[in-house]
Amino acid sequence: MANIRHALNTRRADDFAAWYQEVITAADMAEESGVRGCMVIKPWGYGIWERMQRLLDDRIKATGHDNVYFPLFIPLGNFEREAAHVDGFAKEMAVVTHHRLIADGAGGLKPDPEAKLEEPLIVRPTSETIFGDAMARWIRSWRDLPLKLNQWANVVRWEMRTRMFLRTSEFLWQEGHTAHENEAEAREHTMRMLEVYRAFAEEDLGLPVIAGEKPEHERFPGADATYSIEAMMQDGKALQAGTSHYLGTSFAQAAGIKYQDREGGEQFCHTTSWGVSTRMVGGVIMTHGDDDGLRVPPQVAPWQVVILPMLRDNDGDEAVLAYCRDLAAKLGSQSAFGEPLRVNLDTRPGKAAQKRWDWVRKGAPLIVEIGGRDVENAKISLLRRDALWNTENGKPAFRDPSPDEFAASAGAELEAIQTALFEEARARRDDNITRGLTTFDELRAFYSSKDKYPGWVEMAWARPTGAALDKVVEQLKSLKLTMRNVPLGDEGVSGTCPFTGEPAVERIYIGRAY
RNA sequence: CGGGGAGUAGCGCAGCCUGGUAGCGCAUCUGCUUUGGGAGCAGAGGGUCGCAGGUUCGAAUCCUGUCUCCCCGACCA
Repeated sequence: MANIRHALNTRRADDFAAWYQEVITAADMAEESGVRGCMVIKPWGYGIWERMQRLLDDRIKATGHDNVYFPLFIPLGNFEREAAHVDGFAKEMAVVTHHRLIADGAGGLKPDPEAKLEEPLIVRPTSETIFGDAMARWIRSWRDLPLKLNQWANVVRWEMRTRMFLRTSEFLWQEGHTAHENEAEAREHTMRMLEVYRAFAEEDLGLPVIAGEKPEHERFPGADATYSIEAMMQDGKALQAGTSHYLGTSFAQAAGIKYQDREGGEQFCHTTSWGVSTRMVGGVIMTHGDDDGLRVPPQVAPWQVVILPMLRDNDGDEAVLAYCRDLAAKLGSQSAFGEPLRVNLDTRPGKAAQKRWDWVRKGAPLIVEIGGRDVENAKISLLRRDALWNTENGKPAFRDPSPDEFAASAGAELEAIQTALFEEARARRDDNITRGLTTFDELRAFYSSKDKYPGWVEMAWARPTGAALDKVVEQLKSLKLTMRNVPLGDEGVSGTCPFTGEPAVERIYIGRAY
């Protein structure tokens, strides 16, 4: 194993949190904004988010939803109606109280006391209540059901501790809201959207996830059941990457979402909601990033192939550029994942070697360098970002196919990279799930024996509720552990619950979490 | 929100204790050299030292307040 000179200063193994920060800076994805917990998402980071939006939006449309847009501001009175919901969110709310500024007498501005709002507006932390309000107006009879809506929006939650992409005060997301005739249909839809998220995470983002039900104490405020997809980051911590909620009739009762059934009777709708946010971008970084920066899964890479001409400021440059343009044109008629390849011919001035490392840090899947000798030999110099190094000599692992060979295989190679990233992450995830612990003492011993990257533990438990559950939560908290979820399709569990001593009824994943 | 640390050029940092004209490395720009791989030499540009007060003849430096970021904790669909 030769010494490799990596493109980042911080190694994942040395300081994972610092590494994460450095990737975001080095890949030029986002920066601090000066407002607590809010970030500026820069072109490369936003480009990845745009790809996520497109792919997920297609999946949401394909399951029969229409997009809508609801206001940023929610009247306080509207928000107050669902008690559990209020309990969950009241602590972290941005509130608008004035509508005008006046001079403060010291050269600055202040809210005009004369312009105080009669009823404060809250900035949406999520939109169940305002959707509920509209649904109550829009739904008359069973013929209006199911009503399946989605919106792409920003939301604000006044977080105490923020991290770029993972937990920001303002974030971007989609939130789906649906209304159904009965519990069975609504529950089925909740599960269907969870499956949409699983497929999106695994197929489009290469994030292996476990889909399952959150324990009672981790439910969305106001929900009857909350399901999540949980992804394991490279430091062994869990990231809740998406949630889907069956809301029962609680929001329907609060907002008056009723319909006339087939017999002419009046019924409350059963509603669902589900969301995925820019937190997913953080998940991609912490799953696929390496010591040279980000590695973007080809499905969501703004540019899948970057071509870097090696220019010499001499007469040969035009031939090199023409050769590059020709290659870009060839690639442009190829496709991957059923879409045309996204190819960037980077003709910005500057040394090719410098630009190469920029694109390595950004994580473009395929990087092509072309110099005079490539033109002469009818070759290209190809770097595959997910297999960057020749570990024997410690140098970048260049390959040299012909332009035609490359053009013909690029689509398939991108699809192979997508698979490789997923398989790498899945193998790591599977290696870091420990089974067979049967007591709390064993659990404690396991987590105290590993100070770094202990991963998750899968245990069989009795699904306690209420005070018994609270006690388990406290026990786990003493080890800095949380319950992630109860995987779907769980059957045939035997043994005794390590927490309650009662017969176990299902499996649950336990780990440290973001 | 509690405890700790930090904020000085695009990035990373020194200077602060002991107040006296703003520094270093990388990056950037110019020139020359080099030319199949993260180049060399020379020169140059770039900073209201987070912000606001205060002490002082004089503040990056001392004091007070405040904002933002990082770590730990509490909290967290």
